[in-house]
Amino acid sequence: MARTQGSHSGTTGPRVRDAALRLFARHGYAAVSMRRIAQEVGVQAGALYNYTPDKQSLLFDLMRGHMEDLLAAWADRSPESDPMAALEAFTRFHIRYHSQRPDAVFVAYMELRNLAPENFAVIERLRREYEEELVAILRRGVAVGAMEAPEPKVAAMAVIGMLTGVNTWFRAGGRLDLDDVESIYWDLVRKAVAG
Amino acid sequence: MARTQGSHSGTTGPRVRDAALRLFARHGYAAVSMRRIAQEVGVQAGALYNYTPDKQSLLFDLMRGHMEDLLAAWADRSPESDPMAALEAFTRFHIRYHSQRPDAVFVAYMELRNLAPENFAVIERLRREYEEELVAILRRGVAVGAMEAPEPKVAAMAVIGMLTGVNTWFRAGGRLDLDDVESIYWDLVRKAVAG
DNA sequence: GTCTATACCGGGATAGAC
DNA sequence: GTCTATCCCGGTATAGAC
Repeated sequence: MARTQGSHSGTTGPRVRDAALRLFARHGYAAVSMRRIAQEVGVQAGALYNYTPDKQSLLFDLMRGHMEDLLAAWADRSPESDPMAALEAFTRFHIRYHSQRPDAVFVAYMELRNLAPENFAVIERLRREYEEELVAILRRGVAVGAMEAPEPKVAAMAVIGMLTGVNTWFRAGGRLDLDDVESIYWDLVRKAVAG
Repeated sequence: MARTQGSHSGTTGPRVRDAALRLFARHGYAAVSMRRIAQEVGVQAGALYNYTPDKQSLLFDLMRGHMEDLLAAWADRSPESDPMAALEAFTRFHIRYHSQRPDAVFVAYMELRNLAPENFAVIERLRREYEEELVAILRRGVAVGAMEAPEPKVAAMAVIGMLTGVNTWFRAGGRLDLDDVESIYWDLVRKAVAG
């Protein structure tokens, strides 16, 4: 039954995506060759084209998949009626979700300029959609008098920038665990938009 | 006196750096060829090697120059004795300085992974030096009871992430000018570390 | 200091056998 | 579905004339 070549149980597609994601995150899309991806997967370069029409599509599919998963994960929650509870949920969700997928996050933020224009537009729309979730929370908080943020859109960008930055320095196994980090950041966020 | 080729007043070196910076920021280091840079400058590719030993050095010199200029600009101020005044100064300085050099900032943050290891170490040290300026301010603020930040290093990373994010969305000529943005962010920072 | 020309290598992508 | 072989292009960097 042993096969030394040919299909190995139909998992090559996901393995291509995994290898591409890891290599793109580490070295950048433009610096990674199809040959290098193939080497990582253990196939010849030509075989990759059974799984993606071209290199650009490989990048785009990874980025779109990440953004759609992110939005789905956020939507898949019991919605909080209290704006302050929603803000805490968003803060902790963002830190935790992003810390669990550092490669996908990195690629999604760094490789925007390597997307073809039509692909860029799609990713941008998804990103905007996510940002608007936070803007809406802040607006509701201001409306009910629980928060003070004269410019909710600016505050949302500030908060997201702050939270996303965790991935640049946090490493598991250090003095602080993820729960600690979540709590420290929630403290900063809560106070920043306090009335 | 007209010359159609040869030296054009000794400014080719800076023009190479300017073109490289702009192109690296727009398309990424790995995606930009020496031929493309030469085209931008208006010389042949071979002529670039009168100004840089290789492409890697071109990137490294741009990044080191940016970090050194940043540190020098921050150092070149009358130091604030009051920690809260220092924090406001840092906030406004960071936003303003970075908003005036979007390309250099972008390259300095995005192309770290394309640096040779020994060059990476140099840039990382400079970046750490800058971050420590803010950490020191927060520690002093906490020490004199003007601020509350249980983890000054984490708070510093959070604040820098927040401030650096301005470059991702701010465009001059919009509803808000840079003074507005500075004030909004200063409000957020001040409250975030308030006692 | 810049040019032209080129060495040398590796890129993305495809064809056709198995 | 993967292989081998290959096409065609463009990459970095250098040599030598002017």
